[in-house]
Amino acid sequence: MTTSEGLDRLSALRGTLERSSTAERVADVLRAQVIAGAMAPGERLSEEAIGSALGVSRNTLREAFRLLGHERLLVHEFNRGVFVAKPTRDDVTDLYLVRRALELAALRAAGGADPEAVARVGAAVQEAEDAAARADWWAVGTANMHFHQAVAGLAGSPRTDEAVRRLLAELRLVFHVMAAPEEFHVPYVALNREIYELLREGRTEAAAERLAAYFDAAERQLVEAFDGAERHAPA
Amino acid sequence: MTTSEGLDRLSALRGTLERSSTAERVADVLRAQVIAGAMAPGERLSEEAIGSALGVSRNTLREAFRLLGHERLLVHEFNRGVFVAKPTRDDVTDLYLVRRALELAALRAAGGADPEAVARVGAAVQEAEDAAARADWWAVGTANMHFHQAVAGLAGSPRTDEAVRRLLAELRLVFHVMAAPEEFHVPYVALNREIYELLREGRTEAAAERLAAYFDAAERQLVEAFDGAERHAPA
DNA sequence: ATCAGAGAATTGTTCAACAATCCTCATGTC
DNA sequence: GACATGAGGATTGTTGAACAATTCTCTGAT
Repeated sequence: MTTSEGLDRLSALRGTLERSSTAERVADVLRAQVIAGAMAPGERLSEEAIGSALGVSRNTLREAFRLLGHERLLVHEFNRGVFVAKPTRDDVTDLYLVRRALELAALRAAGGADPEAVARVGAAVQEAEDAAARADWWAVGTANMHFHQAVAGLAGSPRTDEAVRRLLAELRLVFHVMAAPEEFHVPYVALNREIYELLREGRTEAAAERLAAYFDAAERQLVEAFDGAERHAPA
Repeated sequence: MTTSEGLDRLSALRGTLERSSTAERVADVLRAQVIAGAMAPGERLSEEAIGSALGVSRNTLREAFRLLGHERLLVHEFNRGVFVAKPTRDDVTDLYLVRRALELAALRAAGGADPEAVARVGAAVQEAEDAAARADWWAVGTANMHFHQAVAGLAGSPRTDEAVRRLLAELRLVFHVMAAPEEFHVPYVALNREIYELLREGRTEAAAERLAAYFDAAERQLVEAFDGAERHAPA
């Protein structure tokens, strides 16, 4: 059966070389910019300015805007243009409400999870610890995102994966309201390690409790940051 | 405070008159066609044919295709065109996995839910019972969708609402693999009534158990229908 | 200071064109 | 007869320009 095995190995690589449209590549660039905080929340994105800067036509750029609009990173106002999303306090509580539902369900279903999926959780924990050792706070944040993406992956559910990916991207926008967003994730690295070890021991319910505690703490911290920011600059 | 109250009332109506783009209206038309089964799963949608039929340009039509692609009703293959999504058996289990996570979480959070949200659940139950009395099976299916949308609404979460709306639209596609999709929902009308009454009595945990039982039964029924269909027409 | 309105700037949509890619089918080979 | 190989046609991907519709800005009048 060497032929079949070889084909399987090839088809596993298929995603690597999947051609993407210009609009998708433009969306990738803009997404990275928005997530990195290079564009301020609420800022308007001019079609002509960005189109000429990136060397794509308005039509193509508008397709990219639509893509990011569906990820809630940009908001499209009819006849007014597209703006970088400006998350509110309510968005934070909503994001955490959905994260709780999806990630906890994924973690609780981890009993019959693929060992590779569990390994990815461990890899993300290690990645965060390494980044913390280098004092690379941005990388710690990225690793923390990978951790939660890996937790969601325990469900083995494509739709859960995609939904959580979108939620986490949106969350990175939220972090920019914090005074020191870089350090937000640092205290949670140890907790992630703890969750992973419990998961590996098969104590999924205990792991879920720790994860729920993380959600509560992180949400409260973000909401407080919002209340502080809004007191300084009311709407 | 009459001014403030008046403004509140107006802003509640804002959604009604929100202008929509041509692409969105085109997407509405196509969505209705796909959901109603007017286009077979796997069928290719030609840009020129549909564009000229609807009297819109290719660019606008492509925007509409993108919208429906994000709802997973259409799949876009690069350089090949867009096709009506063709759900598989795995899609069914994945859809129910995510529905379980979101709808059960919403129902369990119904303790502090808005009384209006609870009332909408009751209204959907009534709608289904009325349709069943008329033997209007398609309307029963629609009412069942409204029921689950209303259950999701108990969370008071915009993101949950949107996610469930997408899942349910996708599910309507799945129903078309059944031999008699019209009658699928009928047995569940009574169960929906039971869930609603438990919810109204505040026995949310008992209601959640019934809802979980519904998911199990409906998922199994659909998976079996798939296995039967695939035996007749293997991939 | 507020309001109205003219003009500029921007978005919404269409059209036409061309490049890139895929599909079909006839042809030739084994 | 089964299968590979191209040639040609059809379809999608992307661009640029054009015009309509809407919003924004700034001036001037009250």
